[in-house]
Amino acid sequence: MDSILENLTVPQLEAVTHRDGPMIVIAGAGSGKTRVVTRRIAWLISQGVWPSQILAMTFTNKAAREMRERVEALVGQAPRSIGTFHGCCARFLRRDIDKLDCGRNHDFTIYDDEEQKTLLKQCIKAAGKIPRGLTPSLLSTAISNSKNGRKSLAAALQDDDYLDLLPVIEKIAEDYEKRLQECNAVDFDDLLLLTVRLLEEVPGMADIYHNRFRYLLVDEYQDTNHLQYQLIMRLANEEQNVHVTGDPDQSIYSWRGADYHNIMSFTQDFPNAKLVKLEQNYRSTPTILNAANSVIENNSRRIPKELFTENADGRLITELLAHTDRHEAEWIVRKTRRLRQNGHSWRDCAVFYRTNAQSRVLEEAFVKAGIPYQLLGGLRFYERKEIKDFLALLRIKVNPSDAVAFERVFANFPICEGLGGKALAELQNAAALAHQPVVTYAASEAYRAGLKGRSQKTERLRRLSNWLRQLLETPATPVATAVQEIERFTDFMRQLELQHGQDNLLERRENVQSFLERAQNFTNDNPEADLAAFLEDVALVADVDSHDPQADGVVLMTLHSSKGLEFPYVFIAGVEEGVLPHARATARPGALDEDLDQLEEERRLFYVGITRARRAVYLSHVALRFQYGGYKPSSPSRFLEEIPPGLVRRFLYRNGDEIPMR
DNA sequence: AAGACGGAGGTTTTT
DNA sequence: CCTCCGTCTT
Repeated sequence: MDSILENLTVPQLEAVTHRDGPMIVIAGAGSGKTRVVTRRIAWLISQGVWPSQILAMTFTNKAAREMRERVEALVGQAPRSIGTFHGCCARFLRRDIDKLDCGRNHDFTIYDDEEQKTLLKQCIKAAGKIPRGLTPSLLSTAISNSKNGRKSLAAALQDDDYLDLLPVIEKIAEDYEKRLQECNAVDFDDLLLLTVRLLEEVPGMADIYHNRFRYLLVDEYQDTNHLQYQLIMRLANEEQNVHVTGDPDQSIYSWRGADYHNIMSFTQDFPNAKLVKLEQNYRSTPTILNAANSVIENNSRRIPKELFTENADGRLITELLAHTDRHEAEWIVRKTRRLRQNGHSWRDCAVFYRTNAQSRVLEEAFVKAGIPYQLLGGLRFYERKEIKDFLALLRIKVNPSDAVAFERVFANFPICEGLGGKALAELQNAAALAHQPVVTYAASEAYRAGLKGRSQKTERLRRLSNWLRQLLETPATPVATAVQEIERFTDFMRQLELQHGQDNLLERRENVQSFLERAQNFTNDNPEADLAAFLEDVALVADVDSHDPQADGVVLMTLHSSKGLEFPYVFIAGVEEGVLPHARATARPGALDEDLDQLEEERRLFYVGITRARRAVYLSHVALRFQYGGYKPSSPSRFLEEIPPGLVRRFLYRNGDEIPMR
């Protein structure tokens, strides 16, 4: 109990010990937000609230894990319902989706973006002649906006260019929903949407959840979209113990539907809400904070907030102009080496950039200098082709209606060589006629009996059918055994070679090996769990956070990924017009309001980057940036002018020397 | 059914 | 400039 309330400032204490009724904590960067949330959960438990009555939702698995671990450390136990929005919703749906009329059952599969696009491509194809420009990604954005905003497709398609295509788009979207249902699958947005519908449409359901969860905590509230907002509103009971935490100045995901107005209007949604502002920063030097404050003040429509610190004064911010991006990278390399010589670790340095494309020059420079680095972002483990192929096997086993996974198997496994689109279509039609899931049908005795003759194609289909039968007959538990067994009988490792040749063979083998280990770890942690649970873990929970704080290396990542982290030394590369702010956020005459919103989001991104730094910030920009195959002139970002000149030392980098500029 | 060619586009991506 | 699609060819 003592430790729960130890070392807290007055506003922090106020937030931690707020018992009943709604509360919003506006927590500035580095103000100890996580500490407050975890202490509050611990405090509630210490006050006699049952852990099972607490539901805490975050955006990332990392945040959820951290929260759980810290609560456990404080009170020896933690609520089971600490998780991501999507993870919590998936759990609710596994339990209750059968009660909702939505065409799925509790064995549903979760489709990621790639699978969603695959399905959409099929819908586009089925729709026949489609005007050019109606791409899967445009459609997925429209469908996602429509679900996230709970509005019609017409309303979701802000882009007038495509409004005349509305009937076609609606038709495709309808087809997409139909196919999802046929596959017994949901997309990421559906996890939230169907949960909200569950609460709205199934009589008595809302009451059950209201009784179950008496305390609701939401992290990063500024990043919630309308659907998440509705979820929170439907989950809140008459006690209104809704506690949200966030920082509107760190809202950087509006392009994904996040609406920071949710946090701005919380006190209107809950007029008796308690408002706590955490403005004392424990992370950065006053120099860094002053710079950050000055920048963010240029945004309109803010909740006024001024971060302050009692930390000692620090170094001035370094601004550097280099000739090209190669020189910029070279300078960053030199700076990190110097810091290392002065007794810091490589991992004390982080380099942020606006776009992933910028990472390449930086990587090359670090490789050339022989300095270790960790690159974050890029392809995630479970998005690798060989892993997705293997996962497809597991998925058709768990959910034989999963047509997308089946098509993946069909297209990628050597056993299906010589069988193409036509054979697949025939199989699918026959399965539909037999009213059976395609995989069940293809693996059935009846199907094999119907295969007459000895033609090459028939032999291939027979072989495939037996192979599928074997897959379905493999015992599904324990998970690790099932996964190993499937790897063995499909000879997956060895087939890798035949499939894609020698390219990166070693890496691909390691990935599969690592996947088998993950399955083993999962089984050790959850001995009772079945394959379906493992697949859900893979789809939602098992993010490999590639940022390993143990490993020593300079950390490279986008500004977006840097949110929530901190480093002693922060470099931001490419602080230029067109890069930061990004060209897409500035250009375009007309539509002024939207442009302003986008520009302000870019500014928040810059703000997030600066406030990651504990001791020093280095901002660099170049005269010529290599882009689209040529050097293009680049000018300093307008954001640089927003930092008071007294806080900055400016240098020109030439021939390996820093030349002071006035 | 698999390889070759041409054109368009080229941010950020918690789940 | 390079990569990703979609289409066309064998």
